[in-house]
Amino acid sequence: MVSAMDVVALFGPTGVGKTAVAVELADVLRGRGEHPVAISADALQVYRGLETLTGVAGADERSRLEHRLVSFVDPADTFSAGEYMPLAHAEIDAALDAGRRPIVLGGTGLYLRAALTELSLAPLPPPELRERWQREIEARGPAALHEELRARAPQAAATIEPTDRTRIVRSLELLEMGEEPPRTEDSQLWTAGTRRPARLFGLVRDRDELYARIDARVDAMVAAGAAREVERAAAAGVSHTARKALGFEELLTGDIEAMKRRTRNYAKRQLTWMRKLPDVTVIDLTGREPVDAAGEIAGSLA
RNA sequence: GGCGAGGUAGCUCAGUUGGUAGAGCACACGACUGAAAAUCGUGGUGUCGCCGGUUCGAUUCCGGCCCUCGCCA
Repeated sequence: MVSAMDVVALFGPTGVGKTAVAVELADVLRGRGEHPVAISADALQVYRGLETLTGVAGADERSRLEHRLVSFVDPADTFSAGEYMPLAHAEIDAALDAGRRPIVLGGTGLYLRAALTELSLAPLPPPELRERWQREIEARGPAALHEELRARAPQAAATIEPTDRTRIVRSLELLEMGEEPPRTEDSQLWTAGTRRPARLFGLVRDRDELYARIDARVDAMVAAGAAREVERAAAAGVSHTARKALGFEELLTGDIEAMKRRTRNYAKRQLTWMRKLPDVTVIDLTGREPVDAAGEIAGSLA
């Protein structure tokens, strides 16, 4: 009984209403005598000072459900899945040890898997090494470096497109560090098994409704001063990983339409990721109140 | 009203010396192992403004008409 508590994971595209459902779910669970805690699986909500831009839960939402792994990294610093994974594991374990229900909550597919499983992530390169390969690919083009990769590690090159600069650079720097390029065979990225017993829920909505919500959400972010956040962060210095936040560049140039478009594009990729997740229970929020969905989730937890 | 430019994919445009057409973006689907809100792959878009003429064949040439933009009146 004490050891039988499952981790709950809530995944879904931006704007679908994850936070609202999680907060309602927390109320339901508390009514049963549980003590839920949200553990964010979001690559950009980790940054401090970009809360409006990245859509971190507001103060009243956080008073109803504590959120961990949110707003704790200086935007001038880089952050990545490798740093996230042990933190997420520690948060989940600590919650379970304290008899609390962990709700892994977020839309970053890779981070969700990192939280739930044990990914064998290769080490990070020294910054100079990556910079060197980046200059190299800039100068010689991705096709040439893909050729070089093929010569050194044919099986790795075979799984990487000759146009995929990010993965080409990553593989070459790993080779140079004496590491194997990422393998996919024994991958835990898509395994059904998780590190701790978990129940995974995927939140969806009709596409038109989702896109309309995203547009409205971006407008609300702008109205709430997201541009000021971005300008302040830009002035103070932003790492290349923090700079990737949707709308960061767009708000610096005032291109709201581009920010909406890029956010919609991202939501679609999240949906692709969700479809591939094993053992996901899909909850359709179209035209529904968050409370109903929360009730459905809580009901299925037993 | 006159002159000029233009009407081709949802948008911005390219093109066809006459054999019914193509890029980017959007959109849909997919991949994804320390950048993942990143990076990348695949795909269909279509009365080529309308009517007529020439032609075996017209989106392409010719005529007329309609519409848009600019300049002039």
